[in-house]
Amino acid sequence: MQLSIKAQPDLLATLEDRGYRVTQPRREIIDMLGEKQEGFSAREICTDLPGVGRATVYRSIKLLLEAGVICKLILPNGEQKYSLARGEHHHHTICVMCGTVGEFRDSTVERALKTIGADIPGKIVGHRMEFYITCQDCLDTSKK
Amino acid sequence: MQLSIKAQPDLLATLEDRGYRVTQPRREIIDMLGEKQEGFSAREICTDLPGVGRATVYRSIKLLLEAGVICKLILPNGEQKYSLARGEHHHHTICVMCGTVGEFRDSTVERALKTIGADIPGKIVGHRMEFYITCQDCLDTSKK
DNA sequence: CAGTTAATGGTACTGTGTCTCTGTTCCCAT
DNA sequence: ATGGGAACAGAGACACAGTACCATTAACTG
Repeated sequence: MQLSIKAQPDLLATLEDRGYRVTQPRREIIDMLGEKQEGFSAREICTDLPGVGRATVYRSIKLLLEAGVICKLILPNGEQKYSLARGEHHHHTICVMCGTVGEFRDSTVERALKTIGADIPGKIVGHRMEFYITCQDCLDTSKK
Repeated sequence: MQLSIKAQPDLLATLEDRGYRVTQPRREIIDMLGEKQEGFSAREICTDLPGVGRATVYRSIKLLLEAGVICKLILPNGEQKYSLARGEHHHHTICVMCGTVGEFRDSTVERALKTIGADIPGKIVGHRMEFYITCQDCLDTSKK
């Protein structure tokens, strides 16, 4: 089992900073996230942590979302997943075959978004952009 | 009640072209869509057309989605809505206050998307982009 | 170490979307 | 026209995600 040693202390610290308690279930959930950096769903966590109540999982996810340490992303079928957000703004690529989530930043996008924003009437409060791809691994596999 | 006379015949024709039957419930649903161009949810249609079974509504939506005459869009809270797609590729703006859906096309976006695509490993099969805004109307109202 | 208070987890509930099944409608060939 | 087969409708059961509630537990505070 691969442990990501870095993420958890930060996340826990973020919670503390916001006045939340560091509890056993929250520690477990955050540990879990460290291992599943590439995108996870609420249900997955529930099944992987049978000791933690479903309500708690959802509460924690909402908490982490509000704290901005994870971000929500949406699959073509409407399913919702989450991925760790490392502070800076980024977008996601989602492989439609294996579900792997990647992320990218691109100044071209941001510039384009800014340009578009100028043309849109009203005030932009956010945006969402996701690329659905077939990842290199899946392409390779299907070729064989 | 404002009727949009144009959309329906096209949609019905599209269904026929695809070998589907034009039935009474489908006609009702498509009529409904003509009136609600700016975005509608499955639930809305169910309540507005109590005579039509829920299953039928969902089936029809799926049908129209596959036919490409409507497109799905996702609100910040994960709620799913749909809007008429007039053939060409476009993106949406969604007002987070009143829920009104707008659409836009911008060559800058498309160019940027192409550029980004080149940098992404794997094959791009689709993308999703939505702008969350506060529309001019809502801005005006809240200023008063 | 005890008091308080947030947090937990189990259950029940809600809402959305799907599945199934039976009966109906439509279309086409005869 | 009419009869057969396929597509479709509607109702209800079902599956599932997410939320609300509430009694119990565990984490910080002094």
